[in-house]
Amino acid sequence: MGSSELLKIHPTLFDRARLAIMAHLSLAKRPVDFKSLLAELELTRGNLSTHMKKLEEDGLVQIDKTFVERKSRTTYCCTSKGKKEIRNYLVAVESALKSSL
Amino acid sequence: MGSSELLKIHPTLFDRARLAIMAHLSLAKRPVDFKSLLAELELTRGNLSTHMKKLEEDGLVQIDKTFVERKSRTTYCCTSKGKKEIRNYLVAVESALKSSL
DNA sequence: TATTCTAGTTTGCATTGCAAACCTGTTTGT
DNA sequence: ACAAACAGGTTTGCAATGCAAACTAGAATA
Repeated sequence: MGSSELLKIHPTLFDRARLAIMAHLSLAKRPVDFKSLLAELELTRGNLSTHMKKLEEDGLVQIDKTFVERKSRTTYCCTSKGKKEIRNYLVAVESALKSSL
Repeated sequence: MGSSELLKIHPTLFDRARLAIMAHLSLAKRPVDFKSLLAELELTRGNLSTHMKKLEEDGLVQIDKTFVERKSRTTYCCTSKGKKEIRNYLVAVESALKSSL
């Protein structure tokens, strides 16, 4: 009980932008590309890029780069670790805050 | 739907320690003192002090300083704004993540 | 009265987040 | 064909944040 669950939350998820990114990716049925993410979240390209890099380094997303019609196309998927950490985030926050209704 | 709710979360709550502090205070029926908070959360005194200062600046907690048996005693309460922001946090996170089970 | 203890606060540095500048290649205009 | 604009990101530089260690002030202890 209490706030000790909060300690188990992955530190990288304690950021509004990254949590929003992960929420998006964990919902998506298919890989999401840079442009779509940019459209949904209110971020600059630079920030989106660095957040994705960090999420990849932590193993929460997978980045794939291909070329489509001669243009580079980068897509992102939530890894199973990412899904696990997002579930854990929700559980931890509910457990810590739910009773304080 | 989606991550736009996350934008409404108070920025100061995007920190593990401060969220834990607020979870604690929003549950408490009476003012909580420095020492108790320190015991429950795993923080140094310095960090607890600065976090409390920031939470006060944002109007999320109220700090009261008195003397009890000649010793200084600082207690903290969650303000109504603080309770509101905590409720909002929970609602926003659930709304953004719940469907991704 | 010197030392230690309690209860915090302030400081200094290392890390983070952001926006702006940059890079690589492609399309458009002339 | 060449220059200018565009697409898709990445890197950089600076300002803000978080942390632990150092500090302060008063109270208890020896």
